Amino acid sequence: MLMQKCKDCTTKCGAASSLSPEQMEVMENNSVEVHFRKGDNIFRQGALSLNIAFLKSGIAKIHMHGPAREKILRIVRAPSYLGLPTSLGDKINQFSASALADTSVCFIDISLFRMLIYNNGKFAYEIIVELCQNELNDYQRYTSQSQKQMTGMIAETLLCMSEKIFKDSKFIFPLTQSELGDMVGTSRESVSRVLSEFSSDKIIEISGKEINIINRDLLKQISEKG
DNA sequence: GCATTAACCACAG
DNA sequence: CTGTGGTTAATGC
Repeated sequence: MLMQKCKDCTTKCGAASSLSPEQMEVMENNSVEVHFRKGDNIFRQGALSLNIAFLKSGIAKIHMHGPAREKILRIVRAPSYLGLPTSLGDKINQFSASALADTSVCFIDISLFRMLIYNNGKFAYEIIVELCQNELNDYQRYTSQSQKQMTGMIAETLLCMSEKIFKDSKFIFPLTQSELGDMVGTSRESVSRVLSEFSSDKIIEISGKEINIINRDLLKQISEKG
C-alpha cells in the first residue's frame, strides 16, 4: 500500500508528536491511509473493530442507531481520532462514522496502538486529555439537549459549527436538515421552521447549503436562553 | 380555557 | 431534500 510516511505527515495529532523515531517507524508499518467520498461509511456500528481510525483530512459524523431513530453524536473535523471509545472500550463498534465530505483516514492496528499507550506515557497522557475534552463537550451538549428547547439547540449547534468546526461566520453546512434534526433530537420539519425563522429575523443568511451568521450576539442569546 | 411548543402527516416544489 | 399548512398532544399560565 502506497502511503506517505507518518514521520513526514503534517497532520499529526498532539499525541503522535510525542512518539520516538522508532515508535513512529512501527506506526508506519502498521497503518494504512484510506480515502473516502462524501457519504461513505468509515466504520460501522455492530462490526468488529480491529483498527484505530484517525481522521487525517476532511470532516465526518459520528452516529448511532437508537431505539427509534438515528442519532448524530458528534461532528468531527480533521485532525482527530474518530472512534477511540469504541475501539478501545469494546471489540464491537458501538457507533458508526461516515464521511461528510471527501476525507482521508489512517487506520492504525489496535494492538500496536495499545502498545504505544503502554510504553509511552506522554503519548498516553495526550490521548487521555483528548478523551477528557470530548467527554466534557458531550456532557455539555447532553445537558443542553435535555433542557433547552429546539430553537436554543439549533442556535447552539450553528454557533458550534461556526466556532469550532469552520472557524468562520460563513460556512457550508455539512448536514441535511434531517440530519441536523437527528443531531439535536428534533424533527426535520422543526429544523426547517427554525432556520427560516432565523433567516427572516436576519440572524442568519441561507443560500443553498451556505450559512452566514449575521447577528451572532442574538444567536448567542437564543442559544443561552434556551 | 387559551397560548405555546413541537411532533406527525401530507403534499408540493 | 426542503418548505409549509393542518392537526394533535402536552404543558403552562
